[in-house]
Parts: sequence; structure tokens; C-alpha cells
Amino acid sequence: MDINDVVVGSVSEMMQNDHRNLLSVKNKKIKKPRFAFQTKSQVDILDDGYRWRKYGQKAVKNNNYPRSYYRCTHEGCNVKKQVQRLSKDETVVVTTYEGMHTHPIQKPSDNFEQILHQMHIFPNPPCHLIN
DNA sequence: CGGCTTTGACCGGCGC
DNA sequence: GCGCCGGTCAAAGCCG
Repeated sequence: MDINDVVVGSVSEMMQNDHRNLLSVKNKKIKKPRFAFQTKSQVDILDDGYRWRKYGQKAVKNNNYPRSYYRCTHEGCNVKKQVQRLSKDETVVVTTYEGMHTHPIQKPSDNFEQILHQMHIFPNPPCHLIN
């Protein structure tokens, strides 16, 4: 993994597409936990320690690059993520996580968790980012 | 040989 | 009601 820099970017663009996430719990603002961040990396295969299986890829409007849809392959773990590239800056990859992992990381040899701690990103996503 | 990627089809929601 | 659009399915093929 060749991550030069990891930044918490503006996620407003990603958060507009939230309709299916509301789960329509009347008057409640409960949503599926969802968190997006940007990574400056040449490769879009960001291995964060979990095992992902790709289940789809679609083109993004106003963007020349496709978006990839992944699912956690752990049994009973329904965590999804999608990876998208910015058309402006092809070195920036936006990763959006949906749901939380309820199992330990399967893969050894990763320092990504350390990066997450540096960013103050924990399994419990900040609520103000998913509004 | 098994797990995963690929890729077009399919599906449901929404706007016109 | 129809067609577009975004997201998901699944069969086939790839690669270790």
C-alpha cells in the first residue's frame, strides 16, 4: 500500500446520495453508519486489512472514472464500501464505508489502523459527518 | 481448484 | 405509464 497522505476531505458531495440510507425511521435521524474520506494514492486498491469482494462497477456522472462497489467477505458482515476517483485529481481516491465491522481484521501486516487512529477515525463514526 | 473480478443484465425508485 | 438512473446480481472467466 502506497499511501502518501490521508486527509479527511469534504464529504458533502458524497452525502447527497443518502436517500436509501435513511431507512425511513419516522422522525428519527438514525442512519446506517457511513463514513467517507479521501486518500491520495496512485493505486485505487486500498487494502485496509479487511477482505473485500467487488460486486459492481458503474460510471459516475461528471467524472471520467468509474466507481467500484465492494462488500466485506466475512460471514455475517454486511459492511460495504465504494471507491471513487476524482476527475480533477486522478491521484485522489474517495473511499466510502457503509456499516461497521463486527469482527476483527483478518489480515495481518497493515498499518492502516494506525493511520485511522491518527485521523481520529474509529469504528464509531462521527454523527456530524453523516448528516 | 477455489475464490475473486468482470461485465452486462436486472431491478426498484423517481421524475416527467 | 414509461424511461432513465443508480445500485446490485450472477454467470463466466481469470489467476494464484
